[in-house]
Amino acid sequence: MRYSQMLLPTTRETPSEAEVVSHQLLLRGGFIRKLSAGVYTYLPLGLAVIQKVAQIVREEMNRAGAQELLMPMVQPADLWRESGRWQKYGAELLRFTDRHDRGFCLGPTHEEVITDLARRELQSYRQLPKNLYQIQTKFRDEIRPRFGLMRGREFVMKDAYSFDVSDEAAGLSYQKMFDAYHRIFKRCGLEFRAVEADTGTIGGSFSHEFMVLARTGEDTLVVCEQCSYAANVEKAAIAPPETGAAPPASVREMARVSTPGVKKVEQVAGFLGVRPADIIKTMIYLVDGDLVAALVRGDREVQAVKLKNLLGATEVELADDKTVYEKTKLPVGYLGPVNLPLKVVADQEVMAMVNCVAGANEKQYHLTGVQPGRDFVPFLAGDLRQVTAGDPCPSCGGPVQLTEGIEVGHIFKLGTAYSEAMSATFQDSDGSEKHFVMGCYGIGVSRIAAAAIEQNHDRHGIIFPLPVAPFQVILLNLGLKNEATTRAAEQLYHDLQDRGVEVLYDDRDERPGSKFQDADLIGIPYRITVGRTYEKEGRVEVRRRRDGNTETIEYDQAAATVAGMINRELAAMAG
RNA sequence: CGGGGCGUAGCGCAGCCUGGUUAGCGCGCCUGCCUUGGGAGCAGGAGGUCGGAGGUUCGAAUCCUCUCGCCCCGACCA
Repeated sequence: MRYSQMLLPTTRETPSEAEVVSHQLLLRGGFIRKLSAGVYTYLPLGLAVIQKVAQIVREEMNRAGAQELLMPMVQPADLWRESGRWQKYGAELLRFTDRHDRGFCLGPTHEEVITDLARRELQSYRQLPKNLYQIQTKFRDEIRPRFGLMRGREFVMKDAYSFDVSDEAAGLSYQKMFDAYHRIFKRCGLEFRAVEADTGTIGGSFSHEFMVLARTGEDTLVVCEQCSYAANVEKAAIAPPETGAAPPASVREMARVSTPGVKKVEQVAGFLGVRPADIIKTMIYLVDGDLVAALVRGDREVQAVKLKNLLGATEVELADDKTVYEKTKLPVGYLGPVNLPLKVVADQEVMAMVNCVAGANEKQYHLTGVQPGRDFVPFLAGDLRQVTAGDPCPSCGGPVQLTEGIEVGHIFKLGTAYSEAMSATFQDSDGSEKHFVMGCYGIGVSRIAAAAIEQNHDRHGIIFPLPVAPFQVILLNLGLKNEATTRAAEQLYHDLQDRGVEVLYDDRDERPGSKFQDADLIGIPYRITVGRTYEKEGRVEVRRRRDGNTETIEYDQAAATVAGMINRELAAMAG
């Protein structure tokens, strides 16, 4: 491609709307332009990156035995009513009606459509297993789109769905995807971890997220320092505390103490001369419309997703003080589990506490000597709190670390949730009718582009991993006015293309400085310069974007040498 | 949806508080000269319903009301 003919609008200044580096560089480098909040046009260079990622995904999915198809973006409401998600999915599902007043939605995911297809086309166990995937634009009416391609409302996603005869067979399909995902992200040049994850609204029993490690990540991961355990904090389990440690003699009676104006855990601890760990923190959540009290130790935090899962709820959010007061007339700030007229759920750790301090449900008063089990009995006790750095790993007991990640892939074991809801069955070898055992597997293709940049950039711009770079080589002609130099550059441009190298030929009438800056900004892995060195010595310069290493090469050798470097590097990354 | 902020030329911003010429500046863009190894220089030029609507006023980018859009912080997710 000739740069002079390409729509590649780079800018020197960073648009004020961009906060994170990937967003800034994608805008500055002329990869994307915003049309509306969370909705972007992919300019030629941006599209090239998307297509590179998509092709890697496609190759590895095919290698794993999956087949590509393409489903409609517009989906009938009836299908979603069948699965029950028309109600469940919420405002993120963009709904609309056609001229006949029939309900439709823009597909945020395709379990319904694929399950409908499967029940029509798959009748026999002989047709299984099947794994079907597509690479398509999805739409989710995100509450808050942000960070450019990291969280758009419209985005390119690969979604795959597997159908199996049994749970065991589905496990195999899952494992195949697990392995394929490792290959995909490795080939994309990403540093990532697979972590145990919450299943969210998609539902199902078991799932892994694939996380690109980056400071700007929106998810927090728990990673063990000693073993391979890794999980999303939303999910990361905490081993139950050892019980029976408290000697009975030390158990005191409950007492009411005046604590005027003292509300926060820190204040209470200071005022009463106890540790935060001796206090029971009572947090009020709105769980599917009802108020629920969640108890954790004073020095811990409630993990809302864990609470949600423990209660089997669909929606959980922290209730604000106003709501709590209006609904219960209880004194916010002085709440405690003793005689609390709300459903109480306790973290397992709370049940092991002795002689605790808790709110008295009375303004300006707390209780001391509170004994869980004696003075109150929770509706449920379980793992509720968020893991903190240094907590013991649930797998090996070693200390865990917290780190940030960008979710680029998510695989789920769905079981028969959808096939049952939508009556999708096949006939098994013994003649019996069975529901498909399903799995679903997503990859955020456009998000990978953003994640790759978050992980690979410097102050000059992007440093694309070779396999996802929009071009492999940028060829700079710095001697446009010199006929011989230009002839040589043009010839090299063709020679590289003949060898299958993807090359952007900068033939613009620009000063060298601008060309260097643009080349760095858009992150092409290899840069070849034809200019002064060619005129003096008949040599060209080859520079690697990542480390700035530069060598000069005899002009005649240049195309072959660079093509060889690229092929070797690609082969190494493909594993 | 709750909280915070911003809409002035393609991009980055000033002007607004304290209303009053023809609304400025830098970058970019166009023309010419000059220059050519890390975003040069000189000269000339184009480009604005000041997000939109209504109001106050002799007069509104500026004050008031409404509205739309966008960004940031929380709950959702590839």
